[in-house]
Amino acid sequence: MSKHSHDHVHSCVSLVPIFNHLEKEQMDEISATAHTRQFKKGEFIYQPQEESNSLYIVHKGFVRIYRLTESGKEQLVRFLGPGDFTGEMALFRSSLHDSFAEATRDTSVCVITKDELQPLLAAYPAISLKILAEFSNRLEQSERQTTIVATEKVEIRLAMFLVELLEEDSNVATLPMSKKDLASFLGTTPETISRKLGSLEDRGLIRQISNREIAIMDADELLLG
Amino acid sequence: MSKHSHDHVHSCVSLVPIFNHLEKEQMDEISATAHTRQFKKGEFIYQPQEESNSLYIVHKGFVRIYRLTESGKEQLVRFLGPGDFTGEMALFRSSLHDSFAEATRDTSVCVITKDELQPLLAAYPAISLKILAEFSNRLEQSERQTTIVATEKVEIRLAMFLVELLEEDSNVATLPMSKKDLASFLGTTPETISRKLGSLEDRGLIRQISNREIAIMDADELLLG
DNA sequence: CGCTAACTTGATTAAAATCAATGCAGGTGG
DNA sequence: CCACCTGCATTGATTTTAATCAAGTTAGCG
Repeated sequence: MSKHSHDHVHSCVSLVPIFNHLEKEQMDEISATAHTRQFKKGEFIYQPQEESNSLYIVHKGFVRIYRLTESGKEQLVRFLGPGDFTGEMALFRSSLHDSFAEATRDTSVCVITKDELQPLLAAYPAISLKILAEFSNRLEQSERQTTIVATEKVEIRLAMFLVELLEEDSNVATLPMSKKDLASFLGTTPETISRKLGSLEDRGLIRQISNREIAIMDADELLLG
Repeated sequence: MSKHSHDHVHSCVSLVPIFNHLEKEQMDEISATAHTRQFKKGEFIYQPQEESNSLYIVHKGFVRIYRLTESGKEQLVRFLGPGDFTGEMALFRSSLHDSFAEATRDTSVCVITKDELQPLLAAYPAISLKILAEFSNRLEQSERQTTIVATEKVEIRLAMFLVELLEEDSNVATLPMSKKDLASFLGTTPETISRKLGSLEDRGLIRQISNREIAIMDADELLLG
């Protein structure tokens, strides 16, 4: 308790899955190196071409990660909430960012630079193992996302996304982002999202409660197409 | 030289990027734990639902990694040649495979089990860092692949794939897989691949030399669509 | 309260999947 | 070594899917 009162950085680091369950000594060492930065809605944590040398952990707020394709279209790659992190690519090989990280509302972020983290990784193998586990998850998820976009029709992609959003004991999915971003994430257009939701509602599979809330009436039927 | 003659396993491990540039002592320890397995064309290194507890490093031959979607279609996720590896997901969190790993010709593979590797990771942080770097690459590549599939038309996807295949000082791309698999990898059908290649050839941008070889006449124009 | 961006709806066009038929090549066994 | 067989590849016709273009409509925010 007394710790918390004079060290609010600690609370930031401790909510990150990567750093959970480490020994107290290690936690303190990490906390000492991490610092917090605030971003207002619309500000960028990083942009393409900037040098990439920090791990960013979302503490409060939301961050959307997107790229611009050659043809100028934007594609949402990931969407981060509290506890999620980004910038990890850069920690292990020097490179430039190739995407935008934009705060979608006022957001606070824990920052740990490459130079700060590397000694810790060398000293405490347990941290590396944690990060490896997290990477595995991310990689698997990314490959699954690729598969889905490559093989399923928009309606199925949308249905899968909605069902994944469901929380335990609830049939209401709350969209974490705008429908515009959702369209981009699913590799389609806002128009098509709008129409597909309409069609699903007509068939009684969902009900659109509000702009961001959708009740799932029949998850099984939904996933079958 | 004398090493090689009595320890062919060493040559297997040493060709993997992950394990390069480690100190001799560590290399020897890894080599001691790895063992080699042979697979004939069409045999599976692993299949979905099997427990996932080994790292597989391709030594000779080729392996295609693919999944079956709910709707029964197969999607090629990755294609491995010598030095590439798979199974890494499983090393850091227990789980079941969700994809097929099939040898596309007679193939030899180095195997290191989770139980064998974990102590090494704990003992030598440098190995974890290597693996982390490799994961970063893979993750970035996977996210880029998603972006491309989600935002670009088939013709552009195909063009990008071909151009990436080009070696230094050559304008001939050699396909590492069948066109059927290529179609699957790019999220389209063999028919469409066939037509797009025809169209690109008509426009003088490429020339189809043989089934597996394609000369790129104008890479810049190709990528513009 | 008004402005802007997000969203919706409709009409049209474009892209690619599907269906169907045939051609081709590489590997196998006689 | 040749002929066959099987899976791969091509080509054409058609249908399906979703993008694009064009107007509105709504909603949230200053």
